[in-house]
This record gives sequence, structure tokens and C-alpha cells, in this order.
Amino acid sequence: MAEFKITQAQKELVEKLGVFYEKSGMQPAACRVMALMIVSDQTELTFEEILHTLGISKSATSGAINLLLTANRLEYITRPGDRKRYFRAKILNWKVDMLQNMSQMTSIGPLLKEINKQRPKSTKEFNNTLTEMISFLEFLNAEIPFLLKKWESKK
Amino acid sequence: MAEFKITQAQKELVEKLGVFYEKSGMQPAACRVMALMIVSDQTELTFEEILHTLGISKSATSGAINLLLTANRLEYITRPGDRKRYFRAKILNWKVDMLQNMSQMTSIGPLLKEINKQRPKSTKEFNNTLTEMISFLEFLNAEIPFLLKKWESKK
DNA sequence: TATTTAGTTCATAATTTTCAGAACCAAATA
DNA sequence: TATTTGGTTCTGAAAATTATGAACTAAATA
Repeated sequence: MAEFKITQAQKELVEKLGVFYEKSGMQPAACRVMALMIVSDQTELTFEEILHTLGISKSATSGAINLLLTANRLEYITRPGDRKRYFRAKILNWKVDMLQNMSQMTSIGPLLKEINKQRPKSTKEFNNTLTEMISFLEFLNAEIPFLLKKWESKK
Repeated sequence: MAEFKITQAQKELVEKLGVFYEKSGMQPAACRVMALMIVSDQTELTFEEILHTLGISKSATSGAINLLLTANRLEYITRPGDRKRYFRAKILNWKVDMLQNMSQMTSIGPLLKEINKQRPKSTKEFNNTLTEMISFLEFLNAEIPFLLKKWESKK
């Protein structure tokens, strides 16, 4: 079994990208796994390769992988007569992912609307600002699909 | 001193909005303070009113307020002959805030670029997908200021 | 000067998150 | 049947986060 290794430079990239992912609230181990899948020369890695390369425990690896599978960030293939799973980053999904990300940004809109509805008339300036925010969030949400189209047509 | 109170419905909105804010990684107490500032009938609240309405300790209130002041999410005014500070949500800043939020979304671009540079030529499809992501992120980043302009002209 | 007000700071307690290690399991192989 | 492989699950420990309460401070007031 040929040992899979990553370089020092790659290790640093895994950490950097991992930390970036952490900002979204995902647990550290899962972030490292995801980052490794992006940085690694091999696009397909086994459970053992992930565990070994990252130097984390079996249970941490298992937990992280299953989290990422559930979150649809990872997928795996199998090969006939081979019980191992070969994991890979589901990056082909990036368009859907980014659109989802953006609409999550705008998802505070309805709540702000609800809040604005119950506000007293007296705080007019405040309410108006809130109304503007809501309007922009709605606009943004409607605009999201066009952004992708615009980018595609520009290429 | 007239007691400041919020209704049960408002309390629920504070929790809802608070939880929303928590998703961005801010600590719970600060999220509640921020949410209260948005939901409350009064747009200006004192330290004591915040502490009392949220039922949190002095130190938690102090920490949360200072965090929000540093993050530029809160500001305060003072009144002559009054040692209290009157805090309010800095929501007039919302445009800048949202633009910052969006560019933070695209800030992974340079790192992905660095990663893509060191990838082997052999994983062509993977690299191409990464290149596409980067391209879209760059496009998006350039597009952000226009979004606001477009919205403003549409109003 | 003594007390009150409006907070800040510190020690520490409670909670949550995260991970490791061991035990376990099911399928495949010897 | 015994062992190996490829994991999963459970217990608990370590670490990080978060909040409390008490002590403190500086300014204002009595």
C-alpha cells in the first residue's frame, strides 16, 4: 500500500483553509477534512488516508466524515470488490452552495419584517431604516439567480 | 424612574433574532443585546435597562456591550449632567455592514487561488471547477457595489 | 467625608464543544 | 472458525466558551 503524504506547504494550506471554514461554525475536525479534500493532490481519499494524514482519531474522522456527508459537502464512491469508501469533495455543487449561502444571508429579512410590524409608530427614522434594510434584502434575494446568469454570459 | 419593560411577544422576537445572530459566531449575550436594541420600543437603552430586561449579570452586560461597541454594531450618546450612557443600534450603517458581509463571503477567493496554483496538472476537472469558483467569486466581489446602486435606482 | 451611581475587572463555576481511546460490529478473508 | 478490514458507537477527559458574583474604581451627590 503506497503511503499517501502531503507536503509541509500543503499542510499549511489545509490549516488556513480549515480555519476559514471554521468561521462558518463547523467543527474543527470536519473543517480539516474538507480542507484536505481541496488541497490534496489526490481527489479521492480513504478513511484511513484522511485519519492518517490529519493525525486525528478514528472516531473524530468518522464523525467529521459523516457530518460532511450529511451536509452534502462530501460524497464517496466504492469500487467492486473493495470495502473501502473513496471520499471526494462535492465541489461540482459549488453553484448551488453559493446560492444557498447568499440566500441564507437574506433569510433574516422575514424576521426583520415581523419585528418592524410590531414596532411603535413613534420611532419613525428607526423603522424607516429597518424598512430599507428589508427592501434591500428582498431585492438581493431576487437578484441572486441573475448574478450567476450574468457571470455565465460574461465568460 | 419609570420601569422599562418588553412584552412576551417581544421577548420571543429577541430570542429569535438573537439565535439568528448567534449563527454568525457572536456570543449569546451580545446577540441578545443586539436583538433587544432592534426589537425594543425604545431605541435608546441604558446599561441598567439592558441588564434588567435580559436578566443577565452586570459583567455579561459589560462584556457584551463593549464587544458590540468594538464591532461597531452599537453606539451611545450621553446627556449633559447624566453619567449614564444611552446605547443604540448602529443600524444606519446597514449598507456598509452588508457590503462587508458580502465581501467576506468572497474573501475565500485568494486562498483558493493559492491552492489551485499548487495543484497537480493531472486533476484537470477538479482544477477547472476550482478555477470557475474563483472566477465567480471575483465577479461577485466586483459586482457588490453595483448591487446597491441597482437597488437604489429601482426604488 | 460617606454614599450612591455606573460601570469594569477578576476568579471561578457551569456549560458546551471537541476529541481520543476502547469496545464493538459486520463483512470479507485466511 | 479465527483474523483482518473498515468502520461506528460510547465513555469520558480536555479544552474552550460563557456567564456569574464579588470586589473594585472613579465620578457625582449628600
